[in-house]
Amino acid sequence: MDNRRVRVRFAPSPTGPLHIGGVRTALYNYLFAKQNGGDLVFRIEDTDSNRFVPGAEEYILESFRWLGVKFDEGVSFGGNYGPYRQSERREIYKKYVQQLLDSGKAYIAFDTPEELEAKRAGIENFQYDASTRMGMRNSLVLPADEVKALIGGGHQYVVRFKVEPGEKVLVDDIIRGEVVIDSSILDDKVLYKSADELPTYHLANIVDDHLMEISHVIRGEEWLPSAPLHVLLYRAFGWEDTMPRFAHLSLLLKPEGNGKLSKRDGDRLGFPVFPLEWHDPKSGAVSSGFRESDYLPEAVINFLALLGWNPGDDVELMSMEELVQKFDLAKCSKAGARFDYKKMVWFNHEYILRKSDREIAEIFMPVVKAHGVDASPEYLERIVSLMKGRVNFVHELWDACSFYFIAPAEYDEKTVKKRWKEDSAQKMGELAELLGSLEDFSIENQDKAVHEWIEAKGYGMGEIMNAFRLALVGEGKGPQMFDISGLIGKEETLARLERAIKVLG
RNA sequence: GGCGCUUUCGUCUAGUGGCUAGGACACAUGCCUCUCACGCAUGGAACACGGGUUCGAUUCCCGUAGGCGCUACCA
Repeated sequence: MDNRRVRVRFAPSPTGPLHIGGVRTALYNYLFAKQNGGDLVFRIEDTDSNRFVPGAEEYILESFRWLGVKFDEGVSFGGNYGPYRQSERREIYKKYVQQLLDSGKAYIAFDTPEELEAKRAGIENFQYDASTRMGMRNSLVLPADEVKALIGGGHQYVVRFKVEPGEKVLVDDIIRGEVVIDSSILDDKVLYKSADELPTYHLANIVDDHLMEISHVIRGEEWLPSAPLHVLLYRAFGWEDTMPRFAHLSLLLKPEGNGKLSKRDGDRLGFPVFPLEWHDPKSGAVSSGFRESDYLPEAVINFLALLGWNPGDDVELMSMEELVQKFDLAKCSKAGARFDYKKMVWFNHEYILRKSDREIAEIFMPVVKAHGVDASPEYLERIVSLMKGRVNFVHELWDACSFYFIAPAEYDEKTVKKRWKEDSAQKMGELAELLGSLEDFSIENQDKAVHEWIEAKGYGMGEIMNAFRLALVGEGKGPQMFDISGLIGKEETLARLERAIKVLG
């Protein structure tokens, strides 16, 4: 059974935007599938008609397209195990529920939600299980003809799983080892709901994973408590020998304080928790996304991969291909990981560095255009090569280098005080004259000419360059001076010098 | 409350029955330098606590405490 093809699935509920924890779960599934030459299935678990949110499914798909996580089959991808949307599999579930009913592994219960609520309110720690089921209204206590009559009369009912107490259930988890729990603490879970005539997660999940020949279930830790129930279900169906292997991933926690990562943390601390921007169709509220916040997908993937997993060496920057090669479920950490968004920013910086100037220039171009500047791709590329190492996000490039496009409208007061001396105007006048006389305005030639001039005159390197910088940039920042003057050109350089002399005197 | 999972620098983590407990982010300092960054170098910083087992435990076992999760006709 261990020789069968690796098939894993990512199966979200279309209840809203995809949480970043879900993205990581999908990523781990993807890495595992690719490493083993297997398949990644995209299944939609829409068995809760109340929580269905239009647009969520498309959003999830678009998120993975952006991130580069590719599915092999499933909703919108096709495949031989469909349909892949659970709401389209009603008939299949009905059949299997009946099978459980027929074999006595499940039973019909007529207790209404109100009755159950009253029980829970009245009895401390009430649980629908072996100790209480005989006192409830179900097919185990009611005579067969009465059950038939109730159903015939249109009474609503659910199907519950009959958990036999006193049994040690073993869950063999790749990450956590063997987890043993006593079936006595499990309740008779509802497998089939009356409200929308759909199965619950537990039933649909087991039936689908079996029918879709899923070999490994890699999912969040929140499912660990119900894993024993799932094992029991596989057993009840007689599918235990092809039961998937489980791996329960630790959760993503708040960067500070207690609890798991939520949208509020992102809002408060200033980082997104969703891959793409999300517009809630009901409230109209907008949640920010990594894509719109200018994160590079490679950086998000790399960062996420390392949150809760580590290859065991000191290498941190890895491409998707390298991740596929190195990934190891057994090396996933058991404890929850705080979402260290500052490190994610660092990853983004590293990926900006690693991308070619051209790629970054292409991303930067729309930002430049938005500022009303028309620059050639070549010009942008040269600026990017000079400036990209200084920023964490591409959009920050504008603030860092707007002087390449626009002459300073004003001069930073503090810098003026520090760098513009009594004789600066006179010296800048001399510099302008010198630069104006140059036929060859190349960076190298400017450098040579100006250095010779400074030396001949006995001027200080700092006083000249800093005043020059103030004139061209408007403040005390930026790359080497001739990397600025050389790029903006002779005419613009002279004009800016002239204006500084006039304004600053 | 019950049940389960979990615990190494502030954070993500590596690691071992005997090590100066390693790396990265963040932070600090220094170097570089025409400025600001980048970069480079250096530094501070951790085995939750209490019992065992052992010649020796951060490592193995048992407790305690903290953290997280589940406890729906939600997934």
